[in-house]
Amino acid sequence: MNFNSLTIKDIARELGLSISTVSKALSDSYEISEKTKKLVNEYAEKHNYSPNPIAKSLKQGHSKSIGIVVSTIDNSFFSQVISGIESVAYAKGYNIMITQTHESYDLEVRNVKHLTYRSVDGILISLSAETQDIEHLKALQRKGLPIVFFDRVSNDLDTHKVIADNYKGAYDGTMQLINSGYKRIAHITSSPNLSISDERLAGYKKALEDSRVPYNEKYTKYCLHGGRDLNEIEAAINDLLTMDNRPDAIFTASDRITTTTLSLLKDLKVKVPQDVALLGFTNAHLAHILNPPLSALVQPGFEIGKAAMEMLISLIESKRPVTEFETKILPTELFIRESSIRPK
Amino acid sequence: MNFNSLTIKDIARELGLSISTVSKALSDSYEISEKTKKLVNEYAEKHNYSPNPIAKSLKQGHSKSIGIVVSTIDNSFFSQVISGIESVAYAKGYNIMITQTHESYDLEVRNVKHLTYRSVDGILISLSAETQDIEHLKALQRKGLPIVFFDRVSNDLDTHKVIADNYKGAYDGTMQLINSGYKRIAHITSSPNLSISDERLAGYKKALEDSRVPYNEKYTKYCLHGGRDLNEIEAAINDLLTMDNRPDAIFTASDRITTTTLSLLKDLKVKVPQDVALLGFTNAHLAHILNPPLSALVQPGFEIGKAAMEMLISLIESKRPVTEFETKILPTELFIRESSIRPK
DNA sequence: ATGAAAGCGCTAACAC
DNA sequence: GTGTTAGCGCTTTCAT
Repeated sequence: MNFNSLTIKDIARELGLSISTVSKALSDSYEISEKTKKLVNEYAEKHNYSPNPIAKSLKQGHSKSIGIVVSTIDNSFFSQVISGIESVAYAKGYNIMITQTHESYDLEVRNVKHLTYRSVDGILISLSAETQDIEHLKALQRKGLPIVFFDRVSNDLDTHKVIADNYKGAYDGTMQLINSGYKRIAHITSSPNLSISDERLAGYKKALEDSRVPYNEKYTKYCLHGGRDLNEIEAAINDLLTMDNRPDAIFTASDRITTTTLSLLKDLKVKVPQDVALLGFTNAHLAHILNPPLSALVQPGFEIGKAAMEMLISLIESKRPVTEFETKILPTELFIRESSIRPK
Repeated sequence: MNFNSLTIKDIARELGLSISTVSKALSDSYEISEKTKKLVNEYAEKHNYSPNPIAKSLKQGHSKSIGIVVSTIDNSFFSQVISGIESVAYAKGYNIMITQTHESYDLEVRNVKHLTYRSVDGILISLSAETQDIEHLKALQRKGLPIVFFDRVSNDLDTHKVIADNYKGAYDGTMQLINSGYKRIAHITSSPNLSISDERLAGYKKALEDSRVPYNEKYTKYCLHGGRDLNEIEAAINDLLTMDNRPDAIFTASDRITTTTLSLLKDLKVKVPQDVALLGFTNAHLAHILNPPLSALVQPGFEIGKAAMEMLISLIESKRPVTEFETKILPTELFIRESSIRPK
């Protein structure tokens, strides 16, 4: 498995030096003469030596690599977050490893475990839809593992967090529908376990309240699998479309739910926005060329990733245990397009 | 960094046993009495012991984890491939680590290196658009690292490969345009470094040839950054649209290029398919709800991932060095939609 | 300025 | 059936 078969030991033997001298020469220690350093480094260079970081981290206790846990990478929002993370990670000399939970609690536990096993220095995580208990993370934090939450966070763990302004985003989106003349606004959202679901629901409710539109509980539909399960969304839409006083607009609270809803409405020959308007959270870069162009609440994915990684590094590199934590809230952006504009 | 602070040594001390007895008990060795095993395992259980796999792999020489290198995860095709990989990896007890190159050769080298450093047992890779030299992979293979190529492969390395039937896909797609009545079919593709570009270009040419449509070199445009650079695509489209004998259809050869082309044509108020038809490779799950619905050549991403992982495992678990390699070619699927159908 | 030796957590050959 | 010991590749006291 060591695919860089040349070890420090080999070099020592070849050069007639001791292992420790070679090690020190390689790390440019002041104890070693320039001559020896040169000798060693040239030999290493020539024979393409590279240290085995596994052995190194076993000894040193850090690996300059961090782990990312997201529900799925097949989602522009998370891709953008990851790009943001990479941008600061690479600049600071960290490598990253990405894993997905597919909204499964078990996979989340497994991936977190695996990452710590592979000795990451810290973890950046957005919780899975299934996750309710985060003891697996708490235990790690207690042992000193730096963890930063982004997007889907938990109140049960005190640490740095970065989220979009989901409350205000949902408020703005709902307001746009109301201002456009819609009154019976349904809300399709992910699992109630998720912090983002709460925040978005609250923003939606507040917009209704501020507009004196009564909140109708029947208009809120949960998709426990965060949009991964087509049937759930289909059922939600069917419910909404067949109820008395059927909604004239839908406000969707997650990326996949938003685009899938449009797709399903199309299958059902329900015209958007003539029959039902649609506006929702999505970072899909195709939103503007969909039919109809889709009104979208866009989260600053790249910035969220950047901020989260910066916070993680500050935790990792902090000399003393950090006890003061911060929650960073970044603004969303609303793009108003045809799908939520009431036809004259 | 060891966030599972309890070590085998601690257990040994607590239980008044030797380190090796504990180690053996934990791995259920026949040498150890049931009584001791029970004692040790119960203690381990109770105190939440989990072995440090870093130390383990340092010793054992394998880690039951593999690395994936793709150009970008923000692409349904790669997401699907990764899901396919995961499906077999998890079933076989392997963990995976995902990295992206963003089409950069340097990042590719860096990521491959990092993965081997983190001691993966094998690598699954789709080359970056920039990559021309694959010495970094050859050296690793020589040292015994199992590598399987998928999607973007190289002839310079003899190993297992899994690709879509790009030649036939491109042939079918081009034929569809021709059968639909288009004659001046342009081709926008990625970097000529990429195997997929070659294969798709060849299929395109063959379809023209079989239909007695002369091949016009000016109709083929390369985007060196594989669609990541908007300006490149924009320039290509501008060139095509302003030339004498301007094309009446465009056949695009990569996911991002396909959707971006549609988006740019829309910006330019060029009607699809009235002014220019469009058909291309893409696994975007929104293709059918775009405006117009997009004709798409879809690759079997999940199956490609599955096959690649199976091949990688066979390499990893092979008792003797493997010298006979296989290239698996999986069929693409063509979805004919409005964007490539000539209006009456 | 250089080297010997211990140790990171674990496994495995080899005693006892 | 259990323990001793060496060693994976590297860093780091502590000698010399």
